[in-house]
Amino acid sequence: MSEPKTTVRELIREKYATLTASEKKLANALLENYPAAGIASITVVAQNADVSTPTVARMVGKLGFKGFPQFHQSLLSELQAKVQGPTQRRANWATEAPESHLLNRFSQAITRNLSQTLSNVDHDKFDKAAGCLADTNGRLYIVGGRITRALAEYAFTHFQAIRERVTHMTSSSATWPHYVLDMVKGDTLLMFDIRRYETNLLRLAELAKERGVTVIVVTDQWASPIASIADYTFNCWVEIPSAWDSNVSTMMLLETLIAAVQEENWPRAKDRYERLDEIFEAARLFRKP
Amino acid sequence: MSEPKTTVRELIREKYATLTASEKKLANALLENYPAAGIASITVVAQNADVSTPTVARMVGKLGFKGFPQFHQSLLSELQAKVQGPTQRRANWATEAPESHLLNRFSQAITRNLSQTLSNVDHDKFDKAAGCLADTNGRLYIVGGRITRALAEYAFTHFQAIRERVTHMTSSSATWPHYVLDMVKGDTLLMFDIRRYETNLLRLAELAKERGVTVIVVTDQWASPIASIADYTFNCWVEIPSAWDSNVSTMMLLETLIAAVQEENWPRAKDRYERLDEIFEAARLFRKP
DNA sequence: TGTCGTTTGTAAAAATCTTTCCACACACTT
DNA sequence: AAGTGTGTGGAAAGATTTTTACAAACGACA
Repeated sequence: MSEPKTTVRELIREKYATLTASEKKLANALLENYPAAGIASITVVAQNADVSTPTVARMVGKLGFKGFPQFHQSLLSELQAKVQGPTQRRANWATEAPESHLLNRFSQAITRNLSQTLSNVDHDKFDKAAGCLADTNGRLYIVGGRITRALAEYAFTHFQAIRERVTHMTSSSATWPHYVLDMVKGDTLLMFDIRRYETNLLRLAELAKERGVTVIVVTDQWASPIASIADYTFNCWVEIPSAWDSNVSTMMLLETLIAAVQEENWPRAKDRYERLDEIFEAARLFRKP
Repeated sequence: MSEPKTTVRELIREKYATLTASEKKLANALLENYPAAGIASITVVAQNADVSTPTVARMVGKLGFKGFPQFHQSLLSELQAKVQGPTQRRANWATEAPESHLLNRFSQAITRNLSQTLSNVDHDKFDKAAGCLADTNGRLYIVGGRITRALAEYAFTHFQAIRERVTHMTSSSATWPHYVLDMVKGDTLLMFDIRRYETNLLRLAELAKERGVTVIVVTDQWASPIASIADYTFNCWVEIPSAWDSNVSTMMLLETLIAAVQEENWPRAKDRYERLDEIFEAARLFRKP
């Protein structure tokens, strides 16, 4: 089909900036459950998005439709086109972009990586590792390599929010001895080491291990040498059509670990979150409005 | 759903014998163009089948529906089920862990987020934004918020590897004026702003915009206020069963952007990668084995 | 050919959905 | 602290859709 073919979805995105607060709410509800959320009477659509009928009518107007029925009809045709369309669009992933577009090639690779990563996690070890990360009797050290420094930082930001006694070992290895000096049995060291494995990190792991520290390493599918001495190893699939490696799956694993720790420490973590929010709020008030 | 799972089509076939002449005419029209012919107002359906409205109403009653709206709804659900059909179900990449295990709950949420994010990227805008990020005539500034600082850093590490003239604006907003001072038209500002949106970032965006800088913002599904002044906005779905937001989809989008820029700048980017590797290799040799 | 039962469509009534109007609420300015 | 403007939802008015009522048309059978 060579039509200009603007879908309602595109229309919403296009005008999104010009929408008001509750219109955005509606837009999100629509996009979230598209197009189902839009195919109903205006009253129902409004209710499901938790806005008033006029808001729906107004937004539909803004999108360029003459009235709700027209909008409704438009969604309906889209739905129908989809059904009759040439061999159902591939999965959910396909955006409206052509098959060969980078977005699609990428999403495919990433999907594969996530799937591989997940099916290679031993959930028993996962739980145990989460237990170590949650244990506040010991100190938690976090360290990453050149590229994974960002992940280490992300981990630090979150772990700091949900538990005490967390240390981010900066990536400058010159400072590491200071930290190692204080490591004792019962502490945990969370390491990120993705290929182009770094010798420094291996040395660090060895030193930590000598002191009875529990070592958890998040690495790639080929496994960093650290894996052979670590207590817990997690392999993340990282290949993408590119010169470098993807860290999406690593990020997912990390977030899941954080969530697990949060759950384990719940009442305390919650308390910390709330206090943290309060402090940020207070800090914000220092600034002039 | 309490439906006995019969499609309207089957229902029609089943009762076909008991239908009167003009009802059969209607039934045929319906089956001929199913389900489209049924999805419209009763008047239109009647007209298309060349029968009267009451005939439609009567037949719908015979099929066991309480009224035309119910019949209409039923067809709609069928249509929708067809669209989402096999797609949704297959996304079950469970590990061996039980359904309810955090790993699985998480993977499901994240899958959803990725899918939503992808289907809401406008690939045209994506390409254009990538173009800006690749343009080395202007300088590229990168900045993140409290949580997204890690992403900004990740972005910086990679962009620095594939192009010149990249600046990471540290998250301490006190230093921002220095950077803003040097911003000129043609520069690009890549911002990350996930909810708990930060006023600082908005101000920064405004200042940058005043200077003619192209602003690209990566935000969440609810859209940071920056979105309304930014040149390019990308919405990432971030909700997970947790007290905080996931950045997996954000990471994916970021990586895809990086890959796009890399592709655009290919020969040069490749060269930089190689030289960078050499330098790292050389640095490694300084250390004793 | 007339009567009866059934089927069918017209048209009016009822129900529902959509739009419009207006007042209130909130934020931002003076 | 009052004023202005925008955004929002309640509720009535307007439009459309659905249902119902009823009478004309048709065909079967006596």
